[in-house]
Amino acid sequence: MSQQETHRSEQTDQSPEAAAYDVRAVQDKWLPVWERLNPFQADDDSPREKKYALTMFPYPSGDLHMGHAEVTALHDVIARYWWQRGYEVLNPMGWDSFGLPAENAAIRNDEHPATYTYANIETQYESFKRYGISFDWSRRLHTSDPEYYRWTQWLFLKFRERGLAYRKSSPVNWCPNDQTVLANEQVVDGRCERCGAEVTKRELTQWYFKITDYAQELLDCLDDLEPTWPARVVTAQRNWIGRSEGAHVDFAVEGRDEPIRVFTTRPDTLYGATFMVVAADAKLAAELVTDEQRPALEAYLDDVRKESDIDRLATDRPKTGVFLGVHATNPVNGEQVPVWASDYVLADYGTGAIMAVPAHDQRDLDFAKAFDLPVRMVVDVPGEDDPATTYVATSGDGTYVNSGPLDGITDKATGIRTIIEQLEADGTGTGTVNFRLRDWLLSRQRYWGVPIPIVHCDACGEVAVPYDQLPLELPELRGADLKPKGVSPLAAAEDWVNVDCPQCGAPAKRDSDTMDTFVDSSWYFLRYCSPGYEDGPFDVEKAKAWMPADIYVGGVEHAVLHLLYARFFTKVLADMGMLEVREPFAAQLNQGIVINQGKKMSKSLGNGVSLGDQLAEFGVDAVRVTLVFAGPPEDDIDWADVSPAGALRFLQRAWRLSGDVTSAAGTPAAGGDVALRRITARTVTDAAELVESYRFNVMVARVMELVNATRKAIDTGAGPADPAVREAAETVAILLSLVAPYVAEEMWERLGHEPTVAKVGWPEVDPALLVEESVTAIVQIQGKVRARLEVAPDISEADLEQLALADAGVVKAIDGRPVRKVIVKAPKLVNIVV
RNA sequence: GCCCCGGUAGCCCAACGGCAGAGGCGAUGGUCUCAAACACCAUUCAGUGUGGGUUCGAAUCCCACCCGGGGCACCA
Repeated sequence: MSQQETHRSEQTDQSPEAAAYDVRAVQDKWLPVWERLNPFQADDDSPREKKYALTMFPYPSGDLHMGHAEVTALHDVIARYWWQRGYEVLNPMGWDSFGLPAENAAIRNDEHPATYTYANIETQYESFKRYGISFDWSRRLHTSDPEYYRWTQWLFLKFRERGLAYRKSSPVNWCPNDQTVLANEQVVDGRCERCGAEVTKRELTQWYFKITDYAQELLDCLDDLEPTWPARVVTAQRNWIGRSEGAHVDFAVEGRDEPIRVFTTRPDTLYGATFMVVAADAKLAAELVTDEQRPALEAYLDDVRKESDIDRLATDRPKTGVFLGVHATNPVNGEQVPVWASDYVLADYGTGAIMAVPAHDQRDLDFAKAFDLPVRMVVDVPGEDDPATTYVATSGDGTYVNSGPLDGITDKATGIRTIIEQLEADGTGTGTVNFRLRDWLLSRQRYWGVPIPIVHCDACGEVAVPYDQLPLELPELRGADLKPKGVSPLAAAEDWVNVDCPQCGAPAKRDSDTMDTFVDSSWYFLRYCSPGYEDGPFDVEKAKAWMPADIYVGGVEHAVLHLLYARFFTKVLADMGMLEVREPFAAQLNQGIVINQGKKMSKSLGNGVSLGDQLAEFGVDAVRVTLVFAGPPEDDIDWADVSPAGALRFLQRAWRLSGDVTSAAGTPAAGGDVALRRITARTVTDAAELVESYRFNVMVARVMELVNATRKAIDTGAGPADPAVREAAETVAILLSLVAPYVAEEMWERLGHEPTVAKVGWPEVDPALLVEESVTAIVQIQGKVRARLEVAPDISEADLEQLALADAGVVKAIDGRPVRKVIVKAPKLVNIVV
């Protein structure tokens, strides 16, 4: 902040002229009043229609920042609009309060993670209140409270009973820095989503949610969400789920009972399969390899393991691999094809093995070229040369050749259908669908999370902690005890981890992992419906009344994380009979981020903008107006492009109106200046439409217009006593209550009313005021404007055409040329073609 | 490589296929002031990334390309 600006605002505050708007005094004045009135507490039993406004709950790291300010300011426009429109609005807030930052802070400061967590929650809570968001604080929750995570554990056990939570040994993503495993969704470009460290693989036995059981439904329902969800989220989820249709095909191996099963999307090219490739790191490779070739495979695996995931992601690396020494039988033509192992085939997608058709898959062709394997074209694509000579694989439609019964078929769909029928008849394959989505790995080797309520008993195996013993609370650990060691810190808490088996009473051990914090956030929006409920995670009747959330405002970074998991939980709970809806969020709005000088704010760049400083200098309302007015909600806001000082000026202009009105409160507006009344009516009507289509920036612009028009009416028009001026000023206060609650409340009081303006209701509009007395019709010749006519709004097309053709300027512009065509769109336009 | 989203005055952004400008920022001039700040008034500026097409008429619809942002990517 420049010295000058700081100086200026101080002067404004201390100005002896009482006419100046004192930002701080107004905030201090209304906050306790609102606290007392508590206008935003949602009533479950209200007869009014219900709306559920949801925004992504924050993680309690430090105080609120610009990002929180933006998302909640945008969100609050909708919530407050709904209240004004007469809905009963549920607008809750809570904290996603388990997680690594608190744990890392605890290690640093030798304290308990709860200390950091709950201190920050209090700070953020106070900041939110001052920021004037219309949250219903009576529903506040924290996912780290035992009363909350008791139900997270309950849900885990219920999911397990349904076969949707299970343990398996598998290669998993491991973050060497945070010393914990990660879900697929938390690995971004081979790096840990949280800390950026390169992710490695480990073979571990871990807990998974069987989200893949819902892959098809998660995909199908996206069609219904498409109209009301951001396109990028829908696309991201579709890509992530990654459905492909194809076939499983079995290749028999001599001397082995089990055939090698492959997944392919192109079973129609089966006659061109000249070799097979198994993922080098899959168990299958080790099983298949001959003793002779085993040293070669192991040497290759050593090389592969040296490569990080980052290296593996490079698409242009040369193909490598090793022959396993065995052959398999192509089921359609009986050919013996060699089986290779390579790292370009992924162990955990499909079956971990592929049939290689080098002529029609570029990756297979590159491999064939590297190892001098045969290439056989089976689809003759018109206009493309034989891949065996060009080394460019073809994948389009063409005529099948060298393909037995397929020969002569000319389209892919028929080819695929025909070959699948044959495979199914022979018992060597089946049509199938494959998904890219993997099961959700939920175990974490860290302390500050929900303990997994399972006891491992030598005799009984996995035993669930009985429901009546929930919550299974965390042991008290702090400081150095929490240091990551590669196993959960809970494992070292001897008193906690050693228990008697709940089933047989023998000594046993608790599961020492905690749950991914995304489990906590997969159902918090349900808990808000009945936050104190003690007989289950939520009251089924209350959830029925409020769900689904009508709007969910939050960041797009959760496109395939939280938003996918929450959808999965909702579907499972629906199947459990606890929810009527199968989708949690009816509509969604993703806000952009606040940047500065073209770059993300960061400590290293030194371009951070402190929310606290901005609020201190310009006040809550001006900051909120700045964020809402900056542009469309989805766009990023560059703080260097916006002007909180300008927003404050606007608010002061608006506020001044309320002091200028001289008519008494309650004066009927009828009979007031019609021109101003029309502007007011039009603004109210448009504002509703603009809010409903999330064009909040335009809505603010329209309020600015109304303020300008009212100013003009007071100074040079109808005058301060005109009832239309009062109507306009009151409308400004109501519209501003969506964005600038303090100024709006202050205006409302100065206009002679009781608080709170936030719930006075949306202004009624006399439809007669929306009908224009006359409109300007434009007359174009060859699409160029040549004349303007003032006409009645209900003028007929014939009359308008006649009027236009008779206009002196038009006659002159036509200049005697013959009129070939006249397009009339009454009452606004006439286009004459000559 | 494939798929989304966007490109409009000096800047941020508006504009049912119909007058390119709603609003703001900035700049300039004026009123007020001893002067300045604040406030108020006024003025200022683009033909919509490029090239085609559809249309009576295109910022808007279609095609290609360029630029910026994002998603997916050795997924068989």
